[in-house]
Amino acid sequence: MTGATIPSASDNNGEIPAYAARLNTPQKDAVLTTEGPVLMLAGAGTGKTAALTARLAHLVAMRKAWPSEILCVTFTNKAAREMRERVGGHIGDAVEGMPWLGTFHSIGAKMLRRHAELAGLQSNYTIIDTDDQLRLLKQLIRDAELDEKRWPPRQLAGLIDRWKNRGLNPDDLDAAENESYANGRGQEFYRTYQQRLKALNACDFGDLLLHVLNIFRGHRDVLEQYQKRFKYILVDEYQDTNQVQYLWLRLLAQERKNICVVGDDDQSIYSWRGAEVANILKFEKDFPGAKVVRLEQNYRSTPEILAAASGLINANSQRLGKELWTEHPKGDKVRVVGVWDGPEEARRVGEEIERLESEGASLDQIAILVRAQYQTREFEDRFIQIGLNYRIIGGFRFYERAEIRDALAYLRVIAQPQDDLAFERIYNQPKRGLGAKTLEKMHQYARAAGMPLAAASLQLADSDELPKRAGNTIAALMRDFIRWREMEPQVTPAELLRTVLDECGYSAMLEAERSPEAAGRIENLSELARAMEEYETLGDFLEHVSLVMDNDARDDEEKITIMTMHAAKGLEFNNVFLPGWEEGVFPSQRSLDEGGLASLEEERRLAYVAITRARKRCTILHAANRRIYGQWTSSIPSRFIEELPDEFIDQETTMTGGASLWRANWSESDDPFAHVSKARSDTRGPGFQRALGSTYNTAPNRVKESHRSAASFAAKPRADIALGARVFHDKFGYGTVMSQEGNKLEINFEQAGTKRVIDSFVSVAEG
DNA sequence: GCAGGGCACATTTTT
DNA sequence: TGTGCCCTGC
Repeated sequence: MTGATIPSASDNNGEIPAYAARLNTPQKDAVLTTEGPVLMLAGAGTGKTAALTARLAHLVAMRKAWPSEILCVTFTNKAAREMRERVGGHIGDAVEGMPWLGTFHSIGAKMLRRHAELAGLQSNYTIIDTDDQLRLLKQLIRDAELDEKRWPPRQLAGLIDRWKNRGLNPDDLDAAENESYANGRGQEFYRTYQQRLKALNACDFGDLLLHVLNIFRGHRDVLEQYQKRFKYILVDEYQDTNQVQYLWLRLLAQERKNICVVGDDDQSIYSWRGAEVANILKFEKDFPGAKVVRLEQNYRSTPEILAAASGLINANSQRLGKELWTEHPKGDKVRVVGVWDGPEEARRVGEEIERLESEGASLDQIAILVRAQYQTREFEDRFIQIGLNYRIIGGFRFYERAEIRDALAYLRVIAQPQDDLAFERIYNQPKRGLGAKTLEKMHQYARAAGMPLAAASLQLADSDELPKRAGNTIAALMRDFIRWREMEPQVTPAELLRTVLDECGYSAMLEAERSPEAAGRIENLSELARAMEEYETLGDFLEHVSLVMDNDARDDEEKITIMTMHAAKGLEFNNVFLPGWEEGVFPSQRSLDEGGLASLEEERRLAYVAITRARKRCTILHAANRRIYGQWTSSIPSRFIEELPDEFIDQETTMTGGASLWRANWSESDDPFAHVSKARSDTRGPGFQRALGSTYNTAPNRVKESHRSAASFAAKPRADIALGARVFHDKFGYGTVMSQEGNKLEINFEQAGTKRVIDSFVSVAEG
């Protein structure tokens, strides 16, 4: 029925169809090679989305497949939305007939709804989020009378997540995996958790993919049905796929092998959450005869920015290899600015931004990209002070707010009375005078009778098990729920929500509070109701809320964007500021301590992603001193700064007066020529020289071993600590100093093993 | 049931 | 240094 609106390539007499008109040669190649496996290696800013959407349009225009026969997966809702919009631009309303364009999770959820019974669920199953997941795990751990401190629920959640990401069911765990939690009880907890979820008719995010994979593996007929349906498969950001996603795709693509994956191994920055670069590296092996297309012409950045980024990423091993180039005219070099400390860094960036603004730059085109969220603080403080508009991306999402979650919990209980987690959340919210003892009773009874909490409490209320008052309260609440449930099919979801909030006393509770926060909450709840207007059924809405609803609060005011480098992937700005390029901050201490070379390389890819966000200007900053966890720490420039090719960067330091102070931090004497002998003994590298400015320009050539030396031209070592000294560290306990490089110590801790720490964090142990 | 003090802790984040 | 969580005391 949508067929009539699909444009056909043959309609315009062999002319190049509009969707392909502006593509370059490799892009065209990727678009026109419809049959067989295709690997599109698309560097940053090389127009990969353009190619991907054109390919989709082409498949439809050439009548290779109906829109409903194409599977197109992305990672984020944002990417899916953008794809849908752009494909819509090519093929018009036919895009409405693309039910299989979406995120891995939303497509998984859709498949699981169709075959829920094969996973032991009902099709109206609830999707629980991390918060619910933690609460559930906490219960299990308490039930097992395990020490929550020693075996934190978070850790278990992380493990289960990782197992699911790898496609492992409880039965698939080997002994080592099982050992990784509570002395060999990992498997037991995982299994119990899955059973509890089933009883709740719920699943977590990981299950959306794992259940479907299990169904594909166990039911050939179902798998074949999808293999037959999907004539073409397109996958965005393939370097971010994890094991389950990989297995899932491989099963689906096995029959026709018309799979086109797009990605950039250099932009793989999510291995810590299960992504496996290996997937993209081995694509050609998985699909022999795959056509490999490289998109290397960059349409975003200046040659200098590209050269700096390429030079940096060249330090990584294990690359598929791409060389970005551009036709853009020369621009400014990448600037590297050394400052005295964190506050100065923020001041400096503020000044630069004011200057850009006075030159007519839009604040929307300015971004500050940081390694970790805590770094945003310094900028926030500064910008408030000088009155610069900014927005911080990340942090709380709309639907993570307590009032939204409460409201959703009411709706969840109405939609799916087995949802104990939701029931527990609101049985005493707003306060009804029901406490822990009542809950305990309900749990006891529910468990004994093998029924959900809501049903159990209904029966309990009818008995004398509870104090009269509590019994009456519960009975009243349950009568409300029964009424709302009967009402549900007859009213819109939004109306239902408004009724529930009024009748349960939630609105009244907020109104009584009369605080600005409460007013905000009321506003949020009416926004929630407004957002619900477009959904026809409660079930639809609940699925969207857990999978799709994100809040990119778009506002009209021009603002500087402050966010993490991770969050910036896929975005671009004319002016990019990259503060905090210091050892320990970026690359982060954690990645240096654990994870070895692989995680250092991931940090380097992150640096690459960060630099390539810039269209016109990129400014990297590093401070000599920074307060970390309240402690002033002297820091050395990031090794990534040294790895930038000299020709494309401009060095600058603001420490004309401060340099001597700074030097005092690391130099053993105030002798201005001390550096000569030091440099010879390789205790300082060129990056450090550069950071100081040209005064100490003794060795501008790059040192090959910079990786190693970067850590060693550190601050002055502490005089009171010697090799073999017994020291105490707040976090790691007692240990013996094994080696000392500047202010960095390698310590063999009695409990924690060998760690590298900064000497200001340890004290000399007595005796 | 709530307020307040003590205490451990401290990347990146999507779905 | 700051926060979020747990426990305790009213």
